[in-house]
Amino acid sequence: MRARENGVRLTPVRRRTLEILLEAHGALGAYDVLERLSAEGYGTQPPVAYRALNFLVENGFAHRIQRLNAFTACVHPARDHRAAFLICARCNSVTEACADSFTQAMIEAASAVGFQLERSTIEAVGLCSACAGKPA
Amino acid sequence: MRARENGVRLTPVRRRTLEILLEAHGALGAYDVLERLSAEGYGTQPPVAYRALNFLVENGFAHRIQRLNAFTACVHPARDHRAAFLICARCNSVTEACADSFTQAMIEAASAVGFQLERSTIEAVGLCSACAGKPA
DNA sequence: TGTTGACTGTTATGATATAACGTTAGATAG
DNA sequence: CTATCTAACGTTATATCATAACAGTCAACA
Repeated sequence: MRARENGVRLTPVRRRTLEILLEAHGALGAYDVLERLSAEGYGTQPPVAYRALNFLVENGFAHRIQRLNAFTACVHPARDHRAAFLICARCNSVTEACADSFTQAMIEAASAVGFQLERSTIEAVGLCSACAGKPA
Repeated sequence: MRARENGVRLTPVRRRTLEILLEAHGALGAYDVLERLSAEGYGTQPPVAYRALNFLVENGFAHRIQRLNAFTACVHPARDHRAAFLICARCNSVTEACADSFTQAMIEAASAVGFQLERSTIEAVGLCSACAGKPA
């Protein structure tokens, strides 16, 4: 496991936090996660949730969705990858897509203006297939 | 002017807010803007800044940078365009680049999973040319 | 078995953002 | 010109998101 390599562990709170994200269909706010954790006997204060979530993000188990101030489990936890998120403007559901093809184009475009790209997040807003079918 | 078309005006606060963004080299937080506005005799409370900033964003004069919880003047206010932001991890400077080429690729990739793309924001983190030269 | 470092939990606070309400002022129909 | 309408403004109050700092726990290991 990736976590172990750095002398770092997937502890109960962290594991449970990941499960909570996986059970949710869509992204969860840190305080939503905290509510569930504290109901199950873990700590009750914000840092408990933020620490677990940050751990998951740093170790590739989850992503942070800036636009929603929320977190979502990663669908490809094993591979190192560039992700793109499709956020439904109506129902806030989040679909993770693989963005390797266009991030390569971005890296080249960035280096044209002298910018060394490290990480990139693509967050796109639109309508998911479910909501696109419904009337406004 | 675009704003006029919708029965809506570029009032003094709004104009001044835009100037403040233009004068800043890089993105400003809403409270930074508010500080300047209130020092100049405009309102002193957060909604004053948020309303002006939201107006500018909705009318294409500025962009919101989610990752920084900040706002920046748009470099192509006239044209309808897709923007990509290159954010320096060291100095937080923001470079706006045109992303029309890869957003087209994104729109196609999204529609492959049934997603109708409306708007998209690309926020990439890396090192700007100035910081890339310096030692860590 | 004493030290170390990762982890957990807490208190307290900071930073970001919006709801709701009353007032002001420019546009326009009568 | 004046009544009315609505965009915009400013305020109070509060909601929401996030982190600093510190004390205690526990497993690993010299």
